[in-house]
Formats: sequence, structure tokens, C-alpha cells
Amino acid sequence: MSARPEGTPRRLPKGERTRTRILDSATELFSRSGFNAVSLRDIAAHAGLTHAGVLHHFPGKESLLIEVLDRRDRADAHAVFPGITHPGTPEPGPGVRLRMLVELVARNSGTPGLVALYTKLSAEATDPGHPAHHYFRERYRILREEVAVLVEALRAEADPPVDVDPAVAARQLLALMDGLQTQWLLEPEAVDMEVLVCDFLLRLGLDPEGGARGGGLSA
Amino acid sequence: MSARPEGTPRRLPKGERTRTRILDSATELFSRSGFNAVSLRDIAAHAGLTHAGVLHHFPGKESLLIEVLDRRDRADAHAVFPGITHPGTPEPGPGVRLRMLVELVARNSGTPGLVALYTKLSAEATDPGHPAHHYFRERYRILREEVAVLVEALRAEADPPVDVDPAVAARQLLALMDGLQTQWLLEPEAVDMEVLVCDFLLRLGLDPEGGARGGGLSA
DNA sequence: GTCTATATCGCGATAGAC
DNA sequence: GTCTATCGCGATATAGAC
Repeated sequence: MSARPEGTPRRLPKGERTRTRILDSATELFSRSGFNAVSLRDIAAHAGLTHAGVLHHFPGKESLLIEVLDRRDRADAHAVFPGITHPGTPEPGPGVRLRMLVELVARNSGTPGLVALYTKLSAEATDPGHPAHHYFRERYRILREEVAVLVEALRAEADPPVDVDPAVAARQLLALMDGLQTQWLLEPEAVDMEVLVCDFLLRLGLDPEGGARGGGLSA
Repeated sequence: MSARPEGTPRRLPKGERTRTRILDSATELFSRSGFNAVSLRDIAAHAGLTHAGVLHHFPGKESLLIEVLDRRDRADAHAVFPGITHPGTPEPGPGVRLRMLVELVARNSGTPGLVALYTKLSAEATDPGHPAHHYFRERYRILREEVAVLVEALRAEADPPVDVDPAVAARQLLALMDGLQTQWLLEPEAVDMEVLVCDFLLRLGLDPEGGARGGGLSA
């Protein structure tokens, strides 16, 4: 609405640029050394200001972490569910999307640091007063909805019809993925998240390799 | 080995008694106000010493939390798997034990504070340097083993034989329970952990109401 | 007004005196 | 075994620079 005064040649407001600079610094330091090992003063120094300056742009250290993870989350969500970030985008077929979801699980195995941050934060955010509480409620709501739609689509086109409640399966699948991440972080070598998730999907009667089938463990 | 010197009439060493006193205070305060909201100085004051005195008995605040949860954990484990705490104890039948496991899930719904502490700690403990790391690795190892044995026993006595890998099912069941706790803490009114766990068990071909059966969602 | 720095607080944790 | 310093931390309020 308000017309911009004459003397502001920069394309981005200055505050927005330092905000991004802080976020970039936080992303790099958190990914390298974890959350607890990095102080606000470290991040501030890396971004070229004092720790109080950082706290002017972000209400606290946790909020900084939330925004770092949110950026990664948006990228992942866009890969599997284009409908979330770009509502009009035509989505690939349900079979392909299920395959992408499983691949996301496998891909997470490559970034244990970020998976650990996410797992820790989702647990802390169960506190209603936590700065990330609303964010995670929304995140689960959206993911649950998308996965339920996906399951319903696969259920409908199953040759021998499968007996699955999409809402129930969505909650179970998300819970399974979260719980497996904890076990995998504790024993990375002993847990193959992709195999365990696929086994569950097959048991639902959904084939993560292509379409849908009857049910059971293997062929 | 070392013989006790003459002047020690108390039945418990003094240090052991203050240790227990500190643990009791921590249990009460953590359960009432949560982990972050309670300081070491609060606990120390409640137990009648200074915060440095507490840190003489426990290496840190997290370790204090670990021991608090460990005491509750032992009680729960003894209820469902008597074999853990009392190796010689004859266990009830597998059907009964599965039912007890499901009841434990339902019972947890009554203590959201402790469930939240446990969820948060298990996430933090994925860090190999965390004081609770070893504890949680051991905990999952034992639980996985016990659940796998339980599944195997149920599988063997199933009338129409069920196609289940006990080790796979154990990991999945524990992951599901953990993940559902997070979702339940976020939306207590929207998640019925017992129903979702039972549905999964039925899908494995295990009947949490009594024996074992073919599989599927409902009767 | 927008942004950054200084000052202060209680916190968890450590070292050393008693 | 307990206490008295002391440290750096996250967080807040407030004052100063652009």
C-alpha cells in the first residue's frame, strides 16, 4: 500500500538481509556442531553482530532453530507434496508419490544431524508454551491430510480392494516414521528405516514399488 | 572388602539418604512443573541444601532426570515383563502380556507430564555424548528383545499361522508407540493411542483381546 | 521508527575452601 | 560432603546510533 520513499535503492530491506544472514549462519553452525554446542554468541559473531542483535530479529534460540528447520521442511514437502507449497500444481500419480515418500525416508539417512535436530525439537514442542508448538501442530495436520489423501487414492485403485482407514493409516505411518528415526539415531547401523516402513506399507496392502496389492509381508 | 570402621551406626550411609531425598524432591517438582521450569536451585532448596550440593551427588541436571525416569521405568517394566527385573519369575501367558502392554499404553494417557519428559529425553539422548545415551540404547535393546519374544510366542500359537518377523514387528511396534506419544502430546483429544496400537497389532495377525487370528482391521 | 549495543538477571556447571 | 565463589550461557530491559 504505502509508496516507497525515494531514497531506498536496495531491492531487499536491510533488516530482511541481516535476518537471512543470521539464518544462514545458524544453519551452517547447527548442521556442523548441533544445537546445544552452538551459542547465540557464536552465531552472532559468524553473522557479524552481537548476540543481542540476533535476539532483536528472533525471539530466542529455539525460534532460530525452528526457522532453520522450516526452510528444509519446505524443500522436502515441495518434493513429495507439490500441492502444499504450490496449490495449483498438478501432482504426480499416487503410486509415484508413495515412492517419493519412501525415498524421502531413505534420503533422511544421509543427514543425521538435521534428523536429530528435528526429532529433538518435535519432542520439546509438545509443550503448549513452546515457540514451535503451533508450527508442529500445523505440520502434522498438513502431513496427515496429505498422507490420508494419498492412501485413499491408492486404496481406490487397488485391484483386490484393501481394508484401510486412510486417517488411521496416516497417523500410524507418520508415527512409525518418527519413532524409527529415534531408534535409527540411537543405532544407525542396526536400523533400516526404509525397509521397516515398506514392510508396514505392504502390510496395509499398499505397494511402495508401484501400485497396490492384496497384503502380507512379501510376494 | 574394606571392613567398616567402628562408629557407623546408621543402616544406610548418610550420602545414600540425601541422594534419595534429592531424587524424591526432583520427582515431585519435575512431575508438577516439568523439566525446564524447575531449576537445580529449586530442587536443592526443596531437599534442604544448595545447588552445588546436589551436583555433588549427580553429575548434572539431565542425569537427575534420567534417574527419576528410570525408577518409573523399572516399575512399568516389572508390570509387563517380570522377567526383566526378576529373571527367575514365571511370566504370564503371551496373550495376557500383550494385553498388559496395550493397557500400559492406555495407562500412560493418565500421566502426560511424565510421558512428555520421557519423549523429550529419548530424543535428546540420541546424541552419543548425552548422559542418557547408553541408558536408552539398553532400554530399547531390552524392550525389543522382550517384545520380539512375545510376538514369536503369539505367532507360534496362532491358529491360521501368521506371517510376521518378530524382530521387525518389535521395532515397528516400539516406533509406533513412541511416535503416537508425540502426536498425542500435541493433540491429546484427537489421538487414541490404544486404538491405533491395537489396529496395528490386529494387522500383524495378533489379537490384543486374547489370542491370535488371521488379520485385517476389524472382526 | 528501525536497528544495535550495554547492563543485568538467573541459570547450569566447575574449582577450591572448610 | 557441603558450601562459597566464579564462569559462560540464554534471556530481558533499556539506552543509544542510524
